[in-house]
Amino acid sequence: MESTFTILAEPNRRAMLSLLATSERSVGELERQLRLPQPSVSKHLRVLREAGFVEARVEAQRRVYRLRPEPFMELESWLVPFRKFWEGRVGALERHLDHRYPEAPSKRANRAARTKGKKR
Amino acid sequence: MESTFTILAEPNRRAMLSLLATSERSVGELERQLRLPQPSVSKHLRVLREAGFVEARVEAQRRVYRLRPEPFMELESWLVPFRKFWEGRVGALERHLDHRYPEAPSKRANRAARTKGKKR
DNA sequence: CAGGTATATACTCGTCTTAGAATATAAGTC
DNA sequence: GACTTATATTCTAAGACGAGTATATACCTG
Repeated sequence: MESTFTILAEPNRRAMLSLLATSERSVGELERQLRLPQPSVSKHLRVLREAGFVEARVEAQRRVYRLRPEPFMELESWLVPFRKFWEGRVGALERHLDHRYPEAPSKRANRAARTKGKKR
Repeated sequence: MESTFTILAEPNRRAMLSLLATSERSVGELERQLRLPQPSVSKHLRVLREAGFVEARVEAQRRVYRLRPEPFMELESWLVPFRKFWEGRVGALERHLDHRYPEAPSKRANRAARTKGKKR
């Protein structure tokens, strides 16, 4: 049993989930929209299916995949204990993204000196 | 630049974050509470630091680490488009447990898929 | 049943990642 | 300055994972 985060670590899987968030889709639709080889799509879907992220409905030769809510709820639960750290800090995300995506990751905490006199 | 989810895919890193959600901690404290070798702790902290999950305060020879909110907000944002799938689905988990979803009808492909650590 | 479509699986290979051990850097103490 | 504590870095080997290719299975149509 792999963790929710392990599953989501794969970019193509996240892309598939995002597509499925819009509407359910067959394997072939995912294949075309993501421009991935079909075996890759099937393999990623298998991982997602076994982790409970998606389920498939059989329709003739097609398998139509749709999201299932449970892993997302699990993710949401995991996030709860951390929520207090950003509540009341609106705008922090934008600043963060500005720091991360353009240019080099500057060190925004350069106060190496100023060791507090904590004698012991 | 690694994705938020890649960072969180590592169980020890999640454990460290959970500990830090309680309060800030030095490397040595994390080392002892997680029972990990010190180089592992430092390396995971480096990953977390470079991804913006934590920042360190220098205190004598110690580095005291604490959480930063931005990556968590990013995670929260990612989750938003999926939220509609579980909102209004009170009891989705319970219904899921009662009522089995039909699986893909491959009757012979059902043999111990996903056993870890075989082959090779 | 033949042929086509749709999806799944098997296998190999290259890459990425982690643990582990050894070592390096830095700061505090005597 | 020598020693100790605290943390970081380097190197290597092993294992996990995804892409790619080939093939298998399932269903539909004529």
